[in-house]
Amino acid sequence: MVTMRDVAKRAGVSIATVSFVLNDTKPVTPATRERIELAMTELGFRRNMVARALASRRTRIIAMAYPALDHRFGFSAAEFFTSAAEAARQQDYHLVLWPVGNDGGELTELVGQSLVDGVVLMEVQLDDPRIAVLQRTRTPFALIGRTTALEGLTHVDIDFDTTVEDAVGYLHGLGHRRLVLVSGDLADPRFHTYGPYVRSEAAYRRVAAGYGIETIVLECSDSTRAGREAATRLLRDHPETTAVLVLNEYSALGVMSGLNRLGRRIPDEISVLSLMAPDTAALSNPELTIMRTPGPELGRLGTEALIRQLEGATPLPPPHLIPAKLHLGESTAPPP
Amino acid sequence: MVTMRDVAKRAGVSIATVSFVLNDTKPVTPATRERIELAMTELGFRRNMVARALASRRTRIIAMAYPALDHRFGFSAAEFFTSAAEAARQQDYHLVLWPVGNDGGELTELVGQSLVDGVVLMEVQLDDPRIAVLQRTRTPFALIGRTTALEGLTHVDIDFDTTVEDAVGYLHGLGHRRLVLVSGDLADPRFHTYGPYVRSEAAYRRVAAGYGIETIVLECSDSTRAGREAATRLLRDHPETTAVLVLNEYSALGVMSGLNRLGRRIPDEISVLSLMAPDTAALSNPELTIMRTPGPELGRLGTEALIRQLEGATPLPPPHLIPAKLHLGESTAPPP
DNA sequence: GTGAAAGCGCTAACAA
DNA sequence: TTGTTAGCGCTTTCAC
Repeated sequence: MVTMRDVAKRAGVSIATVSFVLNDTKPVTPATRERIELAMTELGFRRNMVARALASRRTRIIAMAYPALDHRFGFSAAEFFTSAAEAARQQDYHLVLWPVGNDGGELTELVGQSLVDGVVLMEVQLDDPRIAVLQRTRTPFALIGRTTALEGLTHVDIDFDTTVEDAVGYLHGLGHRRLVLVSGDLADPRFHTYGPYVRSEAAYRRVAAGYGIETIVLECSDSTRAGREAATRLLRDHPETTAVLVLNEYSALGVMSGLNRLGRRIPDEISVLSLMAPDTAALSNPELTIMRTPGPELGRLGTEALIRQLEGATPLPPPHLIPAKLHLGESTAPPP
Repeated sequence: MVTMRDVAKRAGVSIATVSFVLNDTKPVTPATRERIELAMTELGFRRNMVARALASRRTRIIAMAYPALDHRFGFSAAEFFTSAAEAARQQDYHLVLWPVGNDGGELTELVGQSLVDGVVLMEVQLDDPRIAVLQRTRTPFALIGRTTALEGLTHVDIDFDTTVEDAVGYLHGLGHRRLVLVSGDLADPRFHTYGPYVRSEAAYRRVAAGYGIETIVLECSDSTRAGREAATRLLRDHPETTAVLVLNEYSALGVMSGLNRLGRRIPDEISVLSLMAPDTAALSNPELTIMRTPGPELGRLGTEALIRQLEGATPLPPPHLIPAKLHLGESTAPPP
């Protein structure tokens, strides 16, 4: 292995000088810098990140902690990850996806080993135990999602209020007055404090009340099967419904599939609108009209916010909340 | 931060002894071991992985290198990752998903930094440039997928021969004689040496010839949209087709959707069979019959093979090739 | 069975 | 502008 010592010897300088050009931490005359750089390429030097990390107490690794066992890794999550990794790379950090449990145990282990400089937390619960872990261990972190108590926490999230307002406004504008919200299954312990469901549902109740339309909410697990089953319940219990708003991407595909099976023509007889990533929307038939989850923006923003924190820079100014925007598909139309 | 030195002082032993109990590298009397363990819990000691890595020249981190920009991260990939991470954890390693480019550049950087002990390579091409990088840098690695030249490379992969035999055999057994294979887009530079397509297609030609049925192959990109478009081509150019075998999960969903749109009843008029993960199969309508990609097994096997290599253990005995097994859905039936 | 001490490759004072 | 040097926290010989 070629070390800085080798480079220094070859360039006829001290190891410290090599460090200075590598990190750009002190001025070095162009001549010596050039000699050092030449030596580095000649020798094929690659700096040892582990040694650097030990000496500087920074690894330049950011972990995106994903609760692999409790949430399936869907398209939206893939968007978060890809964009976050890209943002990190641009700032000379490595961002890796680190599967951890939802209870905080594995996260404790991870951050206790001082292997990562910071953590981007995905799928945050309203009272997430992992946040206590990060605070206790004084690990810098950023949230994609929000807890209930947000004081001082670096976070980015979907603006559910605006999103739901826009979604319902759009359907209302088309003439729909009999809507149903298909939310998550709040009885499921994994989700009963899951922000996206809780906040969207609250926003929906508020917005629906504002329009003076009846508020009907169906609960539904995050699976296609559950979505299909929800479609059955929907037609049985609320046959007069003309439009459905679905929060989960898997549920939405199931609702589409279920309505199709039951012979409802979409969008002629019933409209469906869902919060999801565009890749997913293309999977249904007809193609879904969606409120597009701002995955790329959130992944990038979250990572940038964390890195600013790591480098002691001034916090990123707002916006921290990004609304999902309407993308027209083929699943919405005026009511029959 | 609590260091081994603190623990040693508190337990009244030397730092070396602490290391011995931590790593179980030398015999220690039960009495002192107990004192040390007590001290560790009292102090809340957590070993610093970075220091350990520097001293031992092993990080116990395995990177699963994923060509994030060239391949979308789908359900099958998620299965690989989850099971691989689990297998690593059981052997006290960390496995993280590391997004890298397909050309080997970023991979060079990653392994040059001696941050990871080994690499699990996904989405391997038949002549993958990344493999040269790993060999040149003497990085231990395992492949999920196969190159053309395999001498001495640790790898696991789908047994495409058996898989295609079983798939075609199943359709043939149902009575189908007019089949079409929807393969990848070999004109796309990302895929023209992509093992799964190349091997499956070769196997298909062989098996079809064996049954004496005409060999028709449609090329199709890895997207739902492309799949839909392939369905159109299929019905236009080969209207007599009674069964379709699709290799890519996204394409398959698109083919289903496309056939649905064009008014073909599945499976009454045409059967569809695809190679994919069961989660994905549930997304289509009707639910797809699949050859289930052995993601969990491959992820686990690949990781275990790599770890054995890292620890100098004897290589894992075969099987290295796992066939996908038939999972009945609702998209296949005898021909009309 | 336990301890002393020499690194692992690098960073960052401090000195020159 | 450049060099000297003391760590970073741990592993691992080699003595005892």
